[in-house]
Amino acid sequence: MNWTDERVELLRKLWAEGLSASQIAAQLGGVSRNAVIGKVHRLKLSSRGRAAPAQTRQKKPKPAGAKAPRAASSPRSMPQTVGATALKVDYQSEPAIRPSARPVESVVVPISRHLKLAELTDKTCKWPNGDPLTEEFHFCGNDSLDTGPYCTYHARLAFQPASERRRQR
DNA sequence: CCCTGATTCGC
DNA sequence: GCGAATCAGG
Repeated sequence: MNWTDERVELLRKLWAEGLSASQIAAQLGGVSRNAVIGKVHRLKLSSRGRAAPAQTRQKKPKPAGAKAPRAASSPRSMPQTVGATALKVDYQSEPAIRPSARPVESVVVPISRHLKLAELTDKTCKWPNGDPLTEEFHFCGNDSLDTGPYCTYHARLAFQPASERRRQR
């Protein structure tokens, strides 16, 4: 994956919206969170608008000389970025369900992370999209840390009285 | 152990 | 310029 203008633009947007690097990587697809962070720094937008965290960071002394064949002997098991790599699923069909043009409290319409069942955690939205019998099937997978089994958007759909739901369409 | 961003540096 | 490996921390 290369950083096309579109992808960079999306990166800027999502970063400005406060999404984490791994979430952005997931939505962009094809890149790791490290790649996103690296790009963010190269674009010089790490401060996210507000004053820089200015974390007191010390220098990292690196063992001089040796090239540390880390790949060979490292006991590291899996790539750190489960998020991004796990999400290289197809990206096309978003649920036809969209909120009506009602501007209620602005609920961000999620771009589903297209997770497979095995990729869900207790922090990801479990709203199913698509026909379970097709390859298109996936779960929303967006953050649901504080909203139970669904992200804020799908929680609204899931727990809405049928009457409300109908009126909205 | 899960996650976050920050940094370094071989490519 | 890119991003994995690593670091430092929540």
